[in-house]
Amino acid sequence: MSGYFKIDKEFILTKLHSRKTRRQARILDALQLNPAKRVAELALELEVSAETVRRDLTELDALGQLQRTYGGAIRTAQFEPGLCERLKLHIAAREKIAKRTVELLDGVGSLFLGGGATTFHVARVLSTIDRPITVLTASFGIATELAHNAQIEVIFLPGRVEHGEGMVCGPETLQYISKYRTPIAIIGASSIGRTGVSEALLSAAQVYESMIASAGHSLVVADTSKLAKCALRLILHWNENTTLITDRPLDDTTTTAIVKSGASLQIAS
Amino acid sequence: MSGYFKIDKEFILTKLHSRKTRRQARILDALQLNPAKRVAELALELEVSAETVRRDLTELDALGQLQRTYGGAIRTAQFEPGLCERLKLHIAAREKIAKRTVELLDGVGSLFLGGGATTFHVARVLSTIDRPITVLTASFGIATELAHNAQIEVIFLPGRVEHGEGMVCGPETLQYISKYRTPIAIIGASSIGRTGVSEALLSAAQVYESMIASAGHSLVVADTSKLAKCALRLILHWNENTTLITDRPLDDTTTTAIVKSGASLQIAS
DNA sequence: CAAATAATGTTTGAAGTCGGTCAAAAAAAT
DNA sequence: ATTTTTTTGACCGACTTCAAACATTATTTG
Repeated sequence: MSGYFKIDKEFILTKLHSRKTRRQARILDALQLNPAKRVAELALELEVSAETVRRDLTELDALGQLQRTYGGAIRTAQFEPGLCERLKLHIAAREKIAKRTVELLDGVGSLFLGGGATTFHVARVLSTIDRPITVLTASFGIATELAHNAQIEVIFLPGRVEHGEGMVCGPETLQYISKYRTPIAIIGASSIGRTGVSEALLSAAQVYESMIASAGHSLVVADTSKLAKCALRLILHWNENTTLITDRPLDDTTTTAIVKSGASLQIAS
Repeated sequence: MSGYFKIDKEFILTKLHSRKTRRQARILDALQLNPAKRVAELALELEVSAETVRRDLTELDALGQLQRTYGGAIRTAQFEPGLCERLKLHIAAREKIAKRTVELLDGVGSLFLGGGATTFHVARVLSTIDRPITVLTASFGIATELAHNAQIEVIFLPGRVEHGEGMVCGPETLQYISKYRTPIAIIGASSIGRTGVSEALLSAAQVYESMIASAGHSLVVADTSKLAKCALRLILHWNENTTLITDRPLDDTTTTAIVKSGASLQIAS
């Protein structure tokens, strides 16, 4: 009978108005304005003991709301939280692939660049290029990375922002892509197999598919951990306008299938 | 005579190939992948003493390449470096303005949101809203901030990425904006005066101007530090479809001019 | 090659942080 | 109002970081 009121009261008082919650909110606010805060500093500003601050930081760190450091805390990238973690995997392999990919861009004046961790590494290598080039992308992270280089003209695609992915997608994006033609599209994928390339996230898959359709040639970048997995949607059948750039030789069956389809294969050493 | 060679040699050897320089580059690389690194951690990875790492961090911090923390260093935001600094100014005033602005959005289902520090504060307040709303924006920072809330549909505009501003602009952006109609546009500006609102960056000015043209009513958010300055391009004459939201009463001349034009004025308390 | 200079490592004492425990205070429940 | 629970503050020992001085090694210059 009083269940309703009990829950309500508990929720309102405990979760929204308690000193602790408000203080933790203030800590997060402070971290929005400063990239890093020290425990002592926060204790002074919030007028609580250092121990309390430390406890708050431990909790907020566990919730992923900030990242604890020795002596304080830093804000976690509010930007594509998932990508940050994925970027730490297979670094060596992906950097090799990225370098090889950029080497293949000799003479290319414009290209589509898809999303994902491997293409982000490509963007990082590409951002060191020393000639003018135009890049079309749907990813915030990639656009930001490339914008550091004044020689690169970055065209950002319109669309609905995909929550948590840091990219745009949807019908506007697809329609906009179809208006452009570039010699090259660089695409990363969730999985590669004998048939082609597939992607786990449907909305992203549609974007990549459109990019491939609007480009003369597709460079698929994928480390060998992507092999033999199977993702939701097939976005590309191997064909003569495709090049797969990977870090290690594939198994014979897959290699044969790819070569027979007319696609080319590059192993980044 | 040997001047050329001396400089060249010095540059090549000292600046590019010296142990120190390479090590510092590795530190920055490590910081690209981890938001924070500890001194001890780096010393281990780089196989040098903690003191050397500390000296490197001090130098790189002085160069603004990273930010030193107690026990280590964090990477500086590669994202809109200018905005990060501007966000620290006039915080209290801007937050008041932002809260008042969001209060005015009762019943509004969609809106344009411009760029700049004050509108970024509006985005932060708006991201706590508890009902569905559609926001169209050209700013990476604002899109990212709003994307945290699953109830907000964020539509990102296409365009050329403006280097260093974290936003898109250019003809594609303008054309795209003209295709939409929203009841409200929220705009921040470089300066406000008796005639209207002006903006210092031409490419941004054009975007804001288009947003205003596509919206039924414009909310101009600006703290009083923006008063009496004069910026490059006038983007809005005061009229009956405009509301200025600021933090303190303006001088009589300006107030009279604004009220006489039919625009309304809100002072956030 | 030798001297000069710059970079790096080591040591040491002072200061800061951490985590645990326990007591006090505040808030919630009965 | 009283008990129970949660939150907060204070203290302490162990550990870490820091900065400065000095020794050592690497690099550059003459």
